[in-house]
Amino acid sequence: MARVNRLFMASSRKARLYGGMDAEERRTERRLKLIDAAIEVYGEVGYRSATVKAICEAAELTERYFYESFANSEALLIAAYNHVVGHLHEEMTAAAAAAGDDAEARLHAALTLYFTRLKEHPKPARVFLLEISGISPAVDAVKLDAGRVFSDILVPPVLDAKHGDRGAAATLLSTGMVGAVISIALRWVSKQYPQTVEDVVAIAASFCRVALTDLRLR
Amino acid sequence: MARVNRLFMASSRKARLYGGMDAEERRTERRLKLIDAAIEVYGEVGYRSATVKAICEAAELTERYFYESFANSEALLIAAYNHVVGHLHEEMTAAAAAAGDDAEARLHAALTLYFTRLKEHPKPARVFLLEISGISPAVDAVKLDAGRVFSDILVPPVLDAKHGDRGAAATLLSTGMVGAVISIALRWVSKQYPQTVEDVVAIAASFCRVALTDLRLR
DNA sequence: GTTATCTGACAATAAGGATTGTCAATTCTG
DNA sequence: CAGAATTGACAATCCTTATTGTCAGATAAC
Repeated sequence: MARVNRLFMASSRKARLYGGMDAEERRTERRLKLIDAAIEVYGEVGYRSATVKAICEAAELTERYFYESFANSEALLIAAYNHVVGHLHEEMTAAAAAAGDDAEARLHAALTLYFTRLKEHPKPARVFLLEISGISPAVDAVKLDAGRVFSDILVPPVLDAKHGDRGAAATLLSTGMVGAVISIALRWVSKQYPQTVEDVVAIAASFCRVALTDLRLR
Repeated sequence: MARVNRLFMASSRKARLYGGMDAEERRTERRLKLIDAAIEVYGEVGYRSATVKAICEAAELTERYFYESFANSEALLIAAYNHVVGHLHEEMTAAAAAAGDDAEARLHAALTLYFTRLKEHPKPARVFLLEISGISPAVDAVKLDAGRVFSDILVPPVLDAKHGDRGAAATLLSTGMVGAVISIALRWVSKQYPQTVEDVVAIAASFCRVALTDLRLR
């Protein structure tokens, strides 16, 4: 337990260095290596067949460090998912913001970024499009939340929470929109990108437009 | 091996009867019981935690009969999926046909049937909405095919295969449409049907309309 | 250089479930 | 009824992987 060390340290003294890194830095570095390795391995063989051992080998670490950072495989899946998706969502948000105020332009920008990244990184793509379904309630919850965020980026929630009564219907619209975009993405990826990013974005956008206009009319 | 018996039979002689049933009848009956039990158990605990033993108990059969009808758990999942979805698709097709020639009316009829059944049978719903993702390439293929059928029912393929060049884009439209409908269904089911069937159908229909009109414009 | 800490390799353990095999009881055929 | 086929219960085996534990060697601090 690293905690024991703390007892001997004044509040801000650093732990012993290894490889120039403090104990906590080393730990987070290992954690990151595990997440990267997990994405790699999931991309190769899928989450279900990805063993702890295989991931550790890919990360050039031993099992011990797996359990140092994660309680179990599922925790790593969630961490990997959040890692990839969190970053992607940040970028999408930024892209949307950079596109100005026009809803249509923002939508186009966010989707373009989404599909561009998807094409650039096929393996992470697999993690967050496919591997994440139906593993466990905890994982489903994570996915659900990511979907909500995704939706809010594409079509900022003007009415979502406000119109209590209509809120539920709005949720279904968002859900449908995200489902359409993700399904399109999944197919596009698994067929190895037969269309240009532009073309796919155009198709995805038409589904988003449904949600956009329907939400306004309500 | 039941085959050995055949050697002693003239071409059409029946096998020994048990419980009034011929060997093959008994076998198919057991197969069906296993499929029903599987749907039940998947609905309770999910495919991943559904053990062969539990399914056999639910079917009131022993493991031996599991392996008589299925090579492994995955085979049973596929059979259960096809069983449920095949039936559903038949009904949807019939409903669409009964609704006449108007595309909009047919769409409405098919969707109404879909969501109605979904509400009537929560457990099968779980099997074919959720459990089926990312198990294995074989299972994914089955799902993909079901999606195609589903799409063809909702929006009959006027242009799909014909316009070779545009075919790929049409596929993405269908994919998006089915993805939207299924995502909506999934959410609706998991929130325990907060809206009326009518309302959900209306929302789902608006996504289908995108595909419908876009496919015509191409 | 000595000592405490950290690391890597790997053994040991544990657990869960699939798949196969055995055998006695049951049900049919003649 | 006698004999063969069929069934049900359940044990035995086999595998796979997660998880924990051990230990010798490497690394940094003093």
